[in-house]
Amino acid sequence: MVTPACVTVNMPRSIEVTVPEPSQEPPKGRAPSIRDVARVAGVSHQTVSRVLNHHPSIRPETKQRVLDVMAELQYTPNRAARALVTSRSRTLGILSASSTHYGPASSIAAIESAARAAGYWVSTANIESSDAVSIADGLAHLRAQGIEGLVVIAPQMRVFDTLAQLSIDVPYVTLQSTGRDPEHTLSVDQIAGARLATRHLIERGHRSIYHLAGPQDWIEAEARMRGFLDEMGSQDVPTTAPILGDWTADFGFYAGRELLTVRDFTAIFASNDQMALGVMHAVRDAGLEVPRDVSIVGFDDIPEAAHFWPPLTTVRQDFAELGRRCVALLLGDLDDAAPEYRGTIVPELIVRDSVGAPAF
Amino acid sequence: MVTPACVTVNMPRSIEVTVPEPSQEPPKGRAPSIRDVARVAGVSHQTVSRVLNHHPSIRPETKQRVLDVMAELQYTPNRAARALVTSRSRTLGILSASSTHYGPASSIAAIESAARAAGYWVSTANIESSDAVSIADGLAHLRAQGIEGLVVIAPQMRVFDTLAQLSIDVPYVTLQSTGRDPEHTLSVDQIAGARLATRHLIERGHRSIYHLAGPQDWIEAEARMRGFLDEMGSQDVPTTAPILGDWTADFGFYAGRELLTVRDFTAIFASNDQMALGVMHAVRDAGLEVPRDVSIVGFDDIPEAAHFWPPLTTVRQDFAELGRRCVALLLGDLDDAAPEYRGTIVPELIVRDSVGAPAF
DNA sequence: ACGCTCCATGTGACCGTTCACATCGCGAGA
DNA sequence: TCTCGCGATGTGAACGGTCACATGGAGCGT
Repeated sequence: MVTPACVTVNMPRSIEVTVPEPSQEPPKGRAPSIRDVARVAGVSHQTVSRVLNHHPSIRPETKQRVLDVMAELQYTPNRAARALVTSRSRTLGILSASSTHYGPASSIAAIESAARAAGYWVSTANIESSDAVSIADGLAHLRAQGIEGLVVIAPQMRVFDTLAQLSIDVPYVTLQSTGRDPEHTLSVDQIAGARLATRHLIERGHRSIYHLAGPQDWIEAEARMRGFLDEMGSQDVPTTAPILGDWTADFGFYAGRELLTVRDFTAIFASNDQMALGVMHAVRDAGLEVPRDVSIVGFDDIPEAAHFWPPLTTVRQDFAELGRRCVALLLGDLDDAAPEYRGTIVPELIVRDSVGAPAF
Repeated sequence: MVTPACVTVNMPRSIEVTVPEPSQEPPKGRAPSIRDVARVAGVSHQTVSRVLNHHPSIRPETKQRVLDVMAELQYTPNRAARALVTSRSRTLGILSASSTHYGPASSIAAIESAARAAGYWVSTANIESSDAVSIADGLAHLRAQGIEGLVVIAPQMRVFDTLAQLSIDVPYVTLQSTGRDPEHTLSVDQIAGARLATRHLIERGHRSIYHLAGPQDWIEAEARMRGFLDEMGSQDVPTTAPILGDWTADFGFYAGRELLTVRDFTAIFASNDQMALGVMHAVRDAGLEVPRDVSIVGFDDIPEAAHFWPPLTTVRQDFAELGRRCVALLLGDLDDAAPEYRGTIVPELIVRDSVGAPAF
């Protein structure tokens, strides 16, 4: 009989590692330190430190001996001690809103992975709302941690402004900024993506296209809206005012339902896949069909989008790549790295089945 | 003209805080320390430390003076120094697989939030695959951080076993364990949830029900499968072997397509919403309809599920609550806290439109 | 053969906290 | 009045690393 799945807590038997006490000099209750290793290896603590830091001038033989003792004693460097003296925490902070969404979550995972590969730790702080207090709180939390770099995945204007006021004293990256500092800019061209989506609709013959945008405050939302308007303008298609949403499928649904009471459009470009999903739901609820009656394009290409009904035409963003470049930028690897890293991440249009010719 | 949305890096003008130098004794280049505060406030460093730690026997007047100086100097305690001497990092580690999924991401966010409220930091390590090496790597990374508690959101048997071998020396919680340690167990009854879903299908008249399970190794998958089999058995419905999937919508799609070539069933219970989505896609691709021809139930209730076509009947899990209880357990708050915390989190059946009467 | 440089290593101080213990009044019980 | 206890504060030593500097040979040009 299998017991129910559950959460289990295991308490350690004791805080100190119960080393099998292999040879001499058991560490006196505490975890072994650099000096314990030194004593056993018959060298000075400094030599051990040098081994730890890959100092060039250490005899291979000595190095090996120290390494062996380290293994034997199960020595682990004390990060706090190191951080104290070097005043470097080797920790990156992530300030993130909506970390449960696919995009941010993907970027976070990529950031963590890249940071770890570079020997850095990652500490997160989620902000529930984007008011100044939440932001300041989250930031203070990370700051108290002594972070060396900050990634802000809460791409709202307000956050950006608050950040500026708070006079951050560490290098930081915001995923989607207003581009105020072109010198340190690595473009992720949301505008191009939105134009791609819009052009696709126009090319298929649509002339009455609504844009379901993200929240007013969000930089991504603004950029996608901009791309939409730009493309519509350059193709001389009359535009209607975008509808400001909140990224959720729920909103897409209600907005779609509202829109359909008038039905003066043939296509909708939603600023993310969730809202697109909601719209499609509303369309079907109204007894209509996608793409026969209404064409729809999303943004992000979440993994589920390929299985929506119909499979959603959308714009793919490489969130993971974004995360990786973030870290690269923060750690300054870019200064002498391949220049293409500084180039633009170009979103890609993924054509599926949610766009057709206009019904009228 | 709005510039393109982009990633911006801001470099601090200088590492040290450029304090406006309000009164006396500018900190000599470094960030102000406890002794700087002490000097300006005219007390000993120890008194400052006591203020920091809310020691009871400090004269209110003295305390206030110290507090004022702290504010004036923009003093921030040095976490590394504190961690060094107390050998407490006040950091919780999260070892997580599939952190881009809705469930884990929600739990992580809740954990972070609860931890922060308790004055703890959270550090994450994602493991890409669940092989022993990845796990050991991730764990070593967190361990090197000096974490005081560990949450494992990679509920695979293998991870659990590897963990056991690695002889963790900190308290840890695994979200979904095998329940080997009933003493410290807080049930999240996946089995009950799966039974709920299965019973719902049976009550609607279904007798040929397939179960699209998660990966073999996953504890959640196992529990849900167990619940499915238990319920089927207790209702005397003949069972077929569950199909082992990988949680993705893609898998659901292909499995569904495969299954439909025979079509000896009227309902499918998928172990998560993504797979359910994939199955629904396959059903429609075969020219059939949900729930007219095939009924489907999912698991998790991701926010999008309400807008699938048709809206998905599923089992809701309170991921956030799970995260909160995790932290509560880890921090030991539970020992004297309200007992209902130790109770079971009961999943809830959310009935929507993906289940109907069987077609034959 | 002498001094110079460089390699391999050792010595002691220091990073910013907390901890253990000492000190100094002051009010209360004898 | 004396001492005991405790409240409020100070003193110096850890904690476990790294840094700056010192030391003692080996190699080498002159």
